[in-house]
Amino acid sequence: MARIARGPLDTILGLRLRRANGAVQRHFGEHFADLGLTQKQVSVLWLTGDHPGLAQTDLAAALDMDRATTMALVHALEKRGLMTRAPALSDRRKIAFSLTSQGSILLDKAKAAVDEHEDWLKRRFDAAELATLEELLARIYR
Amino acid sequence: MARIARGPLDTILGLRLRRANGAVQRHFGEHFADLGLTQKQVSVLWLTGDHPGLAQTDLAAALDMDRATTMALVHALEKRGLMTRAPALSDRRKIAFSLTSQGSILLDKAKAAVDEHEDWLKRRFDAAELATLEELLARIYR
DNA sequence: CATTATTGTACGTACCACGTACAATCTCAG
DNA sequence: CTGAGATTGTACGTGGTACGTACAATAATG
Repeated sequence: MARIARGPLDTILGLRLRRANGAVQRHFGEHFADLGLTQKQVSVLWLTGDHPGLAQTDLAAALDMDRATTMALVHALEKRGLMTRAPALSDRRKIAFSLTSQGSILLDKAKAAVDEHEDWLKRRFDAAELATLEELLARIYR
Repeated sequence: MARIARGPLDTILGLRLRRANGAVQRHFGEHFADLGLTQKQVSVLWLTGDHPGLAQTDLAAALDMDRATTMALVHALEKRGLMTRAPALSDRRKIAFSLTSQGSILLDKAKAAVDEHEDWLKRRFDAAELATLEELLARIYR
């Protein structure tokens, strides 16, 4: 197979970002295959564990997602018995999410796996580089 | 709506990467809506323009994609009359891709739009920061 | 009290990424 | 030079993510 130079494409920052993200996603997927969780699903479980009673809109805002996308995630997790929904007392339009005990247990395992995954990712950088990278990335989405 | 703290989630580098990538993707999508091209489609057209005659495997390797994913992209572009395929002379298993004239014209427009998009992205950084960010990102996917 | 905004629901669309199985072709060891 | 294994392209399928739109129930506001 001929080796193709990417050439000018390598100067495209958006593409670098995409490739870096893709590599991390792939590793995450392999690492979490046994838990059966994706990055987004872990994020949802994590936030719900930290803030029991939150609603669709809270999740969507915290994770920069569409409301429809958010609900697709929540529904899948609910179907697996990891999350439950109950009418919110304060506002009868809202539905409060929380974890089931099964969801809490899985989240704990997931957090441990996230630590390993993050170690794999972060071992490329020293402390100063890591702080720099985090700050530069934050400028993009904030 | 209650404002939910992301808390420990903000220390997850993978999530920052994902959010940054998401923000860039969203801007790209809006910016390219009139051309009807996605980031990946532009990448494929660009590489094909630079290396006429390349094959499925070349594209997949250069863009870190699965062969099946690559072909889905190529087929869609072929159906729109932007790319053509012809049997390769050197290896009769291979199929050589190239751009149609219509594809070349669209690619030129896309390159101009990419420049604008990249300006939007890069104006967050000075030259030194940009070089740093590019280098740090490259460590992840290389 | 009437209008407007918010929240959740229920559809649909599109893109991307990967897996598997298969046939044609090439390569290389023997 | 022949047969085994590797490579290439094809044709399916699955799942996750992301967004749009239209609608009903409820809350907030004038």
